[in-house]
Amino acid sequence: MTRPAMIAAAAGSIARVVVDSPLPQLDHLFDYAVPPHLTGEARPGVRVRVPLRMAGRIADGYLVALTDESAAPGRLSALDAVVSPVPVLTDDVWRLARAVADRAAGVASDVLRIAVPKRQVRVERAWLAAGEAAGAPAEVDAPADPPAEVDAPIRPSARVDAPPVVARLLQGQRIAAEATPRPADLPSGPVGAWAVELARVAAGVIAGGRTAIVAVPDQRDLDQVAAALAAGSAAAHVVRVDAAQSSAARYRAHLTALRPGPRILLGNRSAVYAPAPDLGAILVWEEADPFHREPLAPYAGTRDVALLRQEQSGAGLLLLAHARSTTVERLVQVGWVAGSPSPATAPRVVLTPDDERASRIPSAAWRDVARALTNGPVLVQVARPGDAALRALQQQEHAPPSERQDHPAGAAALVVPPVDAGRTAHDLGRAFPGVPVVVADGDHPHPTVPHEPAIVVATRGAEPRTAAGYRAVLLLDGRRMLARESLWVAEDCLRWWSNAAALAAPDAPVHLVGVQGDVALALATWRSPDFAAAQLADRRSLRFPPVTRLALLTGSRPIVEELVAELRSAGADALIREDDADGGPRVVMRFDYGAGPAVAAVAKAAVVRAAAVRRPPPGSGRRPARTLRVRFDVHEPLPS
DNA sequence: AGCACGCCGACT
DNA sequence: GTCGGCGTGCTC
Repeated sequence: MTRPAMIAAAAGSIARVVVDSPLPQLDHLFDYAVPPHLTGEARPGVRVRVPLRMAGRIADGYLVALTDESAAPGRLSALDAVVSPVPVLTDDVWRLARAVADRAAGVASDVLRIAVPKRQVRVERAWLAAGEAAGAPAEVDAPADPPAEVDAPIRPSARVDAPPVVARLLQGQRIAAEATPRPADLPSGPVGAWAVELARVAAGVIAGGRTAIVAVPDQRDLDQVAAALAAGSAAAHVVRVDAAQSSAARYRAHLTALRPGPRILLGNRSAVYAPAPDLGAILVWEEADPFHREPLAPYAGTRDVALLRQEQSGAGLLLLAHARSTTVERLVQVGWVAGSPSPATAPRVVLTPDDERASRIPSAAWRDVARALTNGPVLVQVARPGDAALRALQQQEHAPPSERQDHPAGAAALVVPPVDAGRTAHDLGRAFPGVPVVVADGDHPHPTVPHEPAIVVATRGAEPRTAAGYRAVLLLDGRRMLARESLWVAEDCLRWWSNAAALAAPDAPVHLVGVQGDVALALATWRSPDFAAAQLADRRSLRFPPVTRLALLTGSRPIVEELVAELRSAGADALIREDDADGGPRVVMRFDYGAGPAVAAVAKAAVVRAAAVRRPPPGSGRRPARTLRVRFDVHEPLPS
């Protein structure tokens, strides 16, 4: 007796479910019959529980669609339960998760774990109750505002004030722009002008009746944008979706974002996954910042997710930064993203003259610091003390610099004696007795300092802001920062220096101490796009990222070798082949963007195969070694 | 993961 | 004959 190939059923009585499991062999949709008692609640987007009979268990998942037909062989099992009536997974976020996973040979439910916050039963109950109390119809997919949030009317005049970039974003354009590099003073305190620019664009997007997602790398940046938004007319429309808030607040924000907007969804990297029924634009600040990189599989960072979401949704995309990264420059050169003209104003950068290369602080810098301290604070940027000191020692001990320079990254491993923030502070303090010294680093955070004479010594990324800007800026450990061995050192340094320089008052001197060459010149001329273009030209001749993509393969040797051969047929080549610390193979495959989908598909098939074969070794009771691991777009291709 | 099915060696 | 080892494959 043959079974019917298709099982037809009453309209919409079959549920397609994505199962919440990291197993790659379960990474597809499963069909379930919707039992009569669940037909009311079983709607797309809701959390469900489903039986996996072979696995003998009940699994969690999301109902992503209702259909009439199933291609699944045999009889369908029935949904076990609808966990909650709230459709927390919207169709566009589901499609985004699928695309993000596919791009990196990953599992969609891994992406969903990042995209959808954990359910909070109390929060949900209160939110649903508030929706009913507000007199909204009992529609679960469009409940009314909870009373706590006041939706102020949007001033029509905001449309007139909106910068021209807003109109382009609302047409679905992708734009890379450099932020104005100076401080801006708000009633609540100083922020970067970039934050005000982002806030203005976001306000323009909601004035156009659409929702804006604003993703920034860290809490300090989040606070600045929040302050800039609070100072504007759009304050009542802001919803924070950052992961730093409590689970309850995070879930409440998610529920709020599910309703039609317009609103501004402000958060860190996970904000690019926020549901937005009327998404108008995604705004990303500093896409190259390491905090935009996702540490969880499949490791897709804000920029790449935003690019996928832009493409799927047709929303606008704004990539804003003080300095253009090589990755964004590539997008501009291939014509995918439009580059905006550079800002009219630039910091006044002073380079160290040749005859003073050896001195720790050149005489001109001393003079400027002394002058600046008569009427305001001076910023002194130093490298991260522990990190840099340790690196210098490791390089001395383990690898002769001559060998290190042979690495394809080409970064010369300079060994510079460690100088820590404490000593710098001490020395400067002695040179200017009576002037207070403030040390700002990860352990001693200072978001802002008063605009009074003071020497502010800060590790990169921890620089405080000050009203009206610093009277002078010293970038001290430039050579040490450049000595880091990384494919991205030059642009990282340019970014760190640019961000510090942007804290200076207009016309205040910014001394880049002891650094010569292209990077120094790029800062001095404030032409990061040109520098990025030059870097990109080098990468093109080497066929290195971001001109190509990389995938790292590790695991048992035969399985890795088999995949290497398959990936060669898909258009990839092996850039690095070596053994890792445990003696296992470590292969970095390289491929063009065009080959990406094929490479990812082949890799995913291999991961599924390997997962099915993974077995405990006979006899021994210990767990089996993982047989294949694939990681796409590894940031540092060289082993550490 | 977790569980059923299936295809070869020693057994009441 | 059939009990049960664990290698292989599937989970709607």
